Amino acid sequence: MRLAELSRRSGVATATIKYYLREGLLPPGRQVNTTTAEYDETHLRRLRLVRAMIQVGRLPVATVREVLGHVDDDSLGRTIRLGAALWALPQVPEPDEDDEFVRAAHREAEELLDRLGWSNAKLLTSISPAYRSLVVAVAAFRRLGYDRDTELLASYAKLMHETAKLDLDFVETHPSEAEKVETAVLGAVLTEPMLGALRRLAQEEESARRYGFE
Amino acid sequence: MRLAELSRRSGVATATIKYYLREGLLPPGRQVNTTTAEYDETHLRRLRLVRAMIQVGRLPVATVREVLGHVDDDSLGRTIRLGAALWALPQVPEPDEDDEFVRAAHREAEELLDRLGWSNAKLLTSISPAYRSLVVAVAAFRRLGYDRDTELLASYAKLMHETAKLDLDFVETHPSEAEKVETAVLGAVLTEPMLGALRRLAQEEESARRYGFE
DNA sequence: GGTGTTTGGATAGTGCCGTTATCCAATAAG
DNA sequence: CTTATTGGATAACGGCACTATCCAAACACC
Repeated sequence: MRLAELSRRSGVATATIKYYLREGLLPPGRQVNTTTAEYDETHLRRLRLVRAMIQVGRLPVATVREVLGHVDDDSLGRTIRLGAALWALPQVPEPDEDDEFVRAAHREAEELLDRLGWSNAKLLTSISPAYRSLVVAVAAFRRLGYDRDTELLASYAKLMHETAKLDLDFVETHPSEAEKVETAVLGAVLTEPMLGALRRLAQEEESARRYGFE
Repeated sequence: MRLAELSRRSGVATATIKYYLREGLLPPGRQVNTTTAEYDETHLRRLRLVRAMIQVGRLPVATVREVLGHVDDDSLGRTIRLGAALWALPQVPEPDEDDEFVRAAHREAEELLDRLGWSNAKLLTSISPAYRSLVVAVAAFRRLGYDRDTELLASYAKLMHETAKLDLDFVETHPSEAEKVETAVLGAVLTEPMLGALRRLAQEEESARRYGFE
């Protein structure tokens, strides 16, 4: 399959595919001669993956490149590769450690992990981007005056733990060993907006049940 | 309080505050004379809210303006205002209704709502942006070959229903009637990244429990 | 075997967006 | 009086995701 067909089958403009090739999101096709390259089904699949990450997962192109770089890195073990790929994701602005709300959020987050018994996660607080994101979000809440709901935070955390179990089950039940890392990354990237959509639908449903349509 | 102090107290550059004023994200201060305007605590709070929505919630400026416009609209009842504000949020690209995966995702989503008994949400499928987002996400998954997990989808949905109940409880227990809409919007915008962070922490925890650090 | 089309590669341009910088005359502060 | 700061208007900036334009080489068709 050549560029034009790849474009037609994926619905992505040829100019955009060239851009992705340049940016290293898509591996080059098999070079037949100076002006011809041959693509196959793996290119099509990868292209769909890239598009899903960008359009549905809202990842910047540079992040997609980084994530896929880890996924493709055969020199590392699967677990490490997956960890590296997931840690490339979040992209919350660095918290200002001098800010009083940020420091309070740190204390609150650590307390939360203790209380939940997430001892493994606790070991990662100094380096995990997920932990940093949590601190930034909690600090933003506190800065706006919402400070009487540590209970609520723990409830949310427990629900997310259930979600995480489903995430890992999904990866486990998936057959192909080679695709496991990709599946895990995809799960992390694509289910986020999916969960967001389900949550808002649930809010609409629950709100209608409680208050009617008014 | 004048511009410089507002800037100092919020940590936002004066040029940026001027930009927000121009864009209508921040109401103008009380005009003392041609070259002086006086701001108060409500401006500071609103500014923090705007910053949180943009930096933590990753909302585009135009969306923030739209959302706040609904929040401030006194001509509507609270429920309507909240609904309008929340519907201004999502911003997933329109699904291509001719695409076979999109049509399949529609069927699957409707089936899911039936099965969950979300009869109220079902009434909104043609208009709710949350429903559209769900369809786009499911279609992306199916397009990549993951098609044996309707069970999983239902499990996620149930967890999100629990989350939604917490969301609504939080708004209910909050005192000030005037702030209820704002609280609800804030919850929708800021808890999304917070839940994402908690979920990834939970994944790290659960993964370490199951497989160790390897 | 000539002719019009398509190829990949390189480079430049486009449009949007959040922010920042520059000027300005009027006014406040010391 | 002097100096700094104010709000307002406008322009400039830097990043990002594409998109368009050129090109010569190679194919596809009759």
